Amino acid sequence: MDLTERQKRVLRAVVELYIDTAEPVGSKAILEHSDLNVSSATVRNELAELTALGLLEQPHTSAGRVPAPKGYRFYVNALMEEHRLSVQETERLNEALHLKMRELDRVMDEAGRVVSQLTRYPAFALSSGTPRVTVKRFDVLMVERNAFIAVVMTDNDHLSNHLFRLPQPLERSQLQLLAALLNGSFTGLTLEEFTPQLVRSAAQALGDELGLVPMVISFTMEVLEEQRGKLVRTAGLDSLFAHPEYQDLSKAQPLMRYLAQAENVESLTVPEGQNTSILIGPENVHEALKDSSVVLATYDMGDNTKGVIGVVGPTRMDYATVLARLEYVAQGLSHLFEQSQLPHPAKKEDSDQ
Amino acid sequence: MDLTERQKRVLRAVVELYIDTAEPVGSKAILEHSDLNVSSATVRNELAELTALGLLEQPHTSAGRVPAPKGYRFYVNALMEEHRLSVQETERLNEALHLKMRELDRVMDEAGRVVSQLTRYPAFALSSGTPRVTVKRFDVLMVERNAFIAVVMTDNDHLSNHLFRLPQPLERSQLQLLAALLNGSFTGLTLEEFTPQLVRSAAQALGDELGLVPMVISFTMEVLEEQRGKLVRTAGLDSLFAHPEYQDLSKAQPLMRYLAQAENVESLTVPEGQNTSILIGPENVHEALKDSSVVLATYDMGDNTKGVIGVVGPTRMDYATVLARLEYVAQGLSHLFEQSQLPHPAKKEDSDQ
DNA sequence: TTTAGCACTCATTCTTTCCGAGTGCTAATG
DNA sequence: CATTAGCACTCGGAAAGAATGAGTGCTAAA
Repeated sequence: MDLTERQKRVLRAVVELYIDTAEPVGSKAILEHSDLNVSSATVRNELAELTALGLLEQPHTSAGRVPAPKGYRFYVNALMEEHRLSVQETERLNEALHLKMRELDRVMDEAGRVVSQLTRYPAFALSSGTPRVTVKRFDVLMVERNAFIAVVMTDNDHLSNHLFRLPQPLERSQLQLLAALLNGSFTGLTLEEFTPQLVRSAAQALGDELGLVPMVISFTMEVLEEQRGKLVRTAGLDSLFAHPEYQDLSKAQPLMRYLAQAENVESLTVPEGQNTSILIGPENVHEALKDSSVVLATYDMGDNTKGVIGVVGPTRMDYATVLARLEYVAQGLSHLFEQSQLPHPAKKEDSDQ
Repeated sequence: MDLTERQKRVLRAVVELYIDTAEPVGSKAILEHSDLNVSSATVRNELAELTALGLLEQPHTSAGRVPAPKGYRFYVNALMEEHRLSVQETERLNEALHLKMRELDRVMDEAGRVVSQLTRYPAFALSSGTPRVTVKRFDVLMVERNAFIAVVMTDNDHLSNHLFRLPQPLERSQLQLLAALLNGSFTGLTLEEFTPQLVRSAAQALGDELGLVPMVISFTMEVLEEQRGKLVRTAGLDSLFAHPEYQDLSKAQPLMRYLAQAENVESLTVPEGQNTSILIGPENVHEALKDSSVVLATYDMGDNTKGVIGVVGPTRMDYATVLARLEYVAQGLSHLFEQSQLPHPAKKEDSDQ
């Protein structure tokens, strides 16, 4: 699509004014905003042209113009200037991004909250699941005579543990055996490979009259189950109402419903090879998003898996600013995960097991 | 407040009809619903009486009656029959209450979701924080030459762990020393008692040139920080819109905003010595809840701390049903936590450390 | 190619009118 | 004295109508 320079300026003015005011933009307003030295009639002619091209639309015959999805797309691709974060902005971001939490769950919660607060749009954060997780290593710690902790380390370096209390005291040696057995028989297996037979024969090998093996294995299976699922957090649903396009309940409700369903949000992904993605109105697959836009950015979770954070808002969204802030937060998250992988990003050598 | 039998029946009819239809209730409708053998005029007289007592109110002169908060309160205290869960209901509840998650976070997520789905109102779940947590025990596990896991067990029996990677290999004996030192110097301390001096002198005692002590301690402090905070999860915010009283955005928005703030939800507690609590309209402290009602139920988290689950909805809420379902889910949660404390509910003997 | 001028369109807002459910009151009844 | 039939009255809400004005599209002139 090639436009004349003047047409581009008009289009840009329409988009920016509309983003700002949420009201249809008339020829006169354009003249004030852009510094075109032409009359309003000329602008009207251009507007007619742009409308014919499908870049703008008219709510009704005698109203100003509103950007059509195609118009936003053109704007985003070709006209939009990258938003440079101001010093105050980065400061505010840094302050808000006080991520000292450790648990993934809470980190994501916090990230979502920050993004939403910063953009004034509902936000979400999702971690990528690890579909084929296996256990890398088991550890067993004795706590008291009749209680022990099992620590399960999965191959995505996640640690889970559980305290088991027993009806009768236990020998330290028994636990050592248990650990050895678990490490011998159950590491490297995906959830599906945990068969009852396997558990039974392992229990037999241990002479396991207390049922330790099934206990720990059932716990382990829960861990694997949890690890392979994605984690979804949404925040700031209420900020939807700050925007006039969602004043009408019939507009807001489907979107809310959509966002409340984790499965829906899970399906929002950034195309392979990109770090950010903007989906405008009908470019979205899901019906509930057809009148809204989604801006996404990926962050690095270590172990070369990627998580996604994003916001949802009206198509009349301040794409430039949102994108910049989102990227900043994503970067922050990546750093966080990088740090927790501490100094040596060296790959596992498995010297010990 | 003493009412005649007939007044009670009228009041009850008004409340129940209004709960059902969300429309002001007229004298005629009452006659159909309750089996009073009187004329509509008589009912109108009673209505006038009940209105004078402040139990009912009139939206405007020529409309039917609507329960006033006092009316709901009377209904809940004296008139409401306990809702008996039907077989199908319990089945549905059981099915939905598939709580095989382990992490507190997810359990609460799930619980909130279930409650909301079951009641068709927004729901929330909160865990009680442990304000004065201390570490009960440290463990250190060697993973590879240059990586180890620290396991921190707090006195509320929560386990956290973290994988540390190091720039250089480590002796097993060093780690054993580290563990002994940590257990010696840092158990039984609240977060405030972790002073820099303490850390420094401990590091010195270990001859800690790698900075192991500060590393683990900083992690530990995060754990303590996390443990003492409450955890709040909300679910089903969108179900607010299913109810006519929130069709008006100006009604829904403040409530949404309220629920989106974890601090607000945290402050909802059940009075000492009760297991459930119903707060009707203006009985609520917070402004945003003045036109809504809150139903709460506690559940047992083990370690004699209590968590709370609850729902928020219009004052015109089906209190009986909601309460019954909430209690059922709360019970389910209590069981879950009980089980995870496994067979012996025996108290800690700390034979080992 | 641009622009001034002007008739025309159509959402929005404000009034006005109409409707009817439901009341409160009065007077009659057992 | 409690109850009831009857009826005038109230008042919110829906529907219809009128006024407003921003912004357009088109035509004819520069």
